[in-house]
Amino acid sequence: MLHFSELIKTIKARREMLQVNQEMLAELSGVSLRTIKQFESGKGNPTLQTISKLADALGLELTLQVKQLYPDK
Amino acid sequence: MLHFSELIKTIKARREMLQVNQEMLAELSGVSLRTIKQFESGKGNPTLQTISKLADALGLELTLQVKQLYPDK
DNA sequence: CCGAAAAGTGCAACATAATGCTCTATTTAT
DNA sequence: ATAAATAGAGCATTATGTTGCACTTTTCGG
Repeated sequence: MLHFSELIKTIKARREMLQVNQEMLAELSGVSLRTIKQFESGKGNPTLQTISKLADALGLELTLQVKQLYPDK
Repeated sequence: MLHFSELIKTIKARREMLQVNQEMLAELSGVSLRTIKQFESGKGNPTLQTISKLADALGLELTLQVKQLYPDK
């Protein structure tokens, strides 16, 4: 329904770039391993808190920006 | 616990800038009025889906960016 | 100041996110 | 090819997000 895949990809890519496995990320972020597995495998609808914890642990920042109306596609 | 206030402020400011009240936003976004009230009054921990719906309706985009380590504060 | 509109709150029902445990599948290194 | 490491899934439980309804509070125009 939504473009969660974008966020998921970003999180996963970032985690892999940092050579952190799901288990480590679970410890670093305080989010359970089960939840991370679910999230990264594209299931579920994480809460803002969960996403924020993951983002923080990975040095990522969640932001809201005004969408460009006519991007030079 | 987290910096939700930032996102909330952004959503609320955007809504007001567009001169849309909570009721209209509820209709536009498909998120219930009750949930919007809760969210904007700083309570709750919305799901990604809820945030996305609100963001979409307000022409905002949720993004994850690599955090600057030493911003020229 | 007063009334109407908009925003916030308490309560309860329902849906579902978060979690742990166990097991399976896939990936990776030797 | 195989073993070890990493990732994904099923199931059940607990916690909590979403919602509607009714009511209170705040904001704003006249």
